[in-house]
Amino acid sequence: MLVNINTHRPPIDGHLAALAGERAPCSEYRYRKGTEIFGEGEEAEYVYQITAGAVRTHKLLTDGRRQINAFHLPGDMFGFENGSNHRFTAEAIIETDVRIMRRGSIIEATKNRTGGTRSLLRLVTQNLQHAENHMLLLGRKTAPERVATFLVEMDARLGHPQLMTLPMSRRDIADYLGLTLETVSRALSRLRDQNLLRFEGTTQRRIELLRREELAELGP
Amino acid sequence: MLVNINTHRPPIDGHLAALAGERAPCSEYRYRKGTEIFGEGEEAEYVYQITAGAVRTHKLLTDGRRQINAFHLPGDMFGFENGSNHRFTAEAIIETDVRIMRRGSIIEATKNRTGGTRSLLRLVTQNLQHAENHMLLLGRKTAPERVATFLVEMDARLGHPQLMTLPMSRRDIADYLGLTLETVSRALSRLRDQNLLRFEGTTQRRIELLRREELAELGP
DNA sequence: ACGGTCTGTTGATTTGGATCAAGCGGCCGG
DNA sequence: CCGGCCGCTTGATCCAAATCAACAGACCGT
Repeated sequence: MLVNINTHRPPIDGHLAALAGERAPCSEYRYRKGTEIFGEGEEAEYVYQITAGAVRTHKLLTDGRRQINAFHLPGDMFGFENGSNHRFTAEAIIETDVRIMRRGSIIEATKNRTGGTRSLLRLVTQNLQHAENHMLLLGRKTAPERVATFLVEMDARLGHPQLMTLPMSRRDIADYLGLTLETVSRALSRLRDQNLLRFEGTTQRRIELLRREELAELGP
Repeated sequence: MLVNINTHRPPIDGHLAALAGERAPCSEYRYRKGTEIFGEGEEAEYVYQITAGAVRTHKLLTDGRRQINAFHLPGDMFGFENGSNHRFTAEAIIETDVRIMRRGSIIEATKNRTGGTRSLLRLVTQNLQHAENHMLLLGRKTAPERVATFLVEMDARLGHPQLMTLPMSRRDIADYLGLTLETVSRALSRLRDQNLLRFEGTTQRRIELLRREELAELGP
C-alpha cells in the first residue's frame, strides 16, 4: 500500500542528499501501519530514508520463523543492496514517511562525486558493525541481557528522551532479540519490579528508564 | 607471534591486489596455530588476505563468553575497518600465511583508481550479507539446523571436496553457532548415525558428506 | 616409548526459555 | 455505546540445550 504524497520534491538535508548530491530526483511516500515497503528477493529499485515513523526489516524461514535484522528510525537509510535484489523484507511498523530515490540514480550520482561511494561505504560498514554486535547478542546473551541491551540501544537512538515511546510490539522485539514475546514481557516486568524502568500510562509502549547505568550493566 | 617470511613481495593475483592496484607494497607473514593476528579495539594498521591456513574472528563478553563472527579461508580478506580500530579479534586457527598491506596504502590506492572504493564496498556488503544470514541462524534455528547449515556452508566454501578437512575445533564451531561443544558433537554424531556424513579416519575433523541435498534441507 | 594434555564423545541431570493456557484492558468499527 | 479483536501480562508445564561428569583416543614434548 503506497501513497505518493509529494513527488519530485527537491532533496533536503540528510544522508540521501549527501550521498547523491543535489541533482538526483527524489520523491516522498507514505506507508500505512503494517504495510510492506519491499519484499525479500524483489528487485531493488529504490533506496529509502525515513522522515517520520519506523520500519522493521526481517528474514523468514520456510515455516514462518522470523528474524528481524534491524529497526529503522527517522533519519535512517535502508534498502541499499549491492546486487540487484533485496536480501530481506521491509515493513512500516507505524505510519511512516520515506524519501525515495532510484537505486540507479544513486549509482550514477556516486560515480561522479568524489566521496560518493565513500559515504555509501560508511553506511554499509555501520550496518555491518550493528550486525556484528547483534550476533554476539543472539549467540551468547541471556534473555534479561538481551532485553536490557535492547532498551539501552533504543534509548540511545531516540536521543535519551525522558520518556521513550517504542513503535514496535512485544512480538517485534522478540523477533529482533531471538526470544518469544512472553519472555520479553516477563523480562520487562522484572525490570519494572526492580525499579529500573516505569511504564507511563496504560499503553505499555511508553517507558521511562530510571537508572540507565544499571540497565547498561545488565547487558554486558 | 609474527614471523616475516617475505617482505616487499610483488603483489600477485587476488582481491588485495585488485583492490589496491599493482603499486601498493605488500608483505607476507606467517602466524602459528592459535596466535592472535590483531585484538579487538587495537588500531587497524593493516588489511589481510589469507594465502594458506584459516582464521577466526570473534568478540568477547566481559565474563568470557565468545561469539565467532566468521571463519576466513584462503583467498578471503579481513581486517578492513571503516574507523581506525578493530571491532573484533582475529586469530590463526592453524598455521596461516597472510598477505598484509597497510590500511593507509589501500585508502590511498582506492582514491586514485576508479572502482577501487567500489571493490571495497562489494567486500563489506558480502560480509554484511553473511552476517544477516547468521543472525537468522543464531536467532531462530535449532541446534541440528545450525550444524547442518554450518556443514553446507563449509562444504560450499571449500569447493565441495570429496573429503572436507575442517581446520577448527568443536569449541570453535560451537562459538560460531551459539551452542556448546557437546551439543555440536552430539548433532554431528546424530548426522553420522543417519548416514548423512562419515568421519574419515580417527581425527573427527575429516568429514565426507553423503547426501548433500538432504543435509541442505535440514538447515532451512 | 611414555606421561600428560588436549580434543572429542557420550551419558546423567538441570534449567532457561518455549509452549500452552487464561484473563484483562484498550481500541476500533459499527 | 457496545462487542469483538488485539496486544500484553501472568501462571503452569514442558523440553531442547546447557551443564556436570566420566572416559577414550590423539598428539606433543621429552
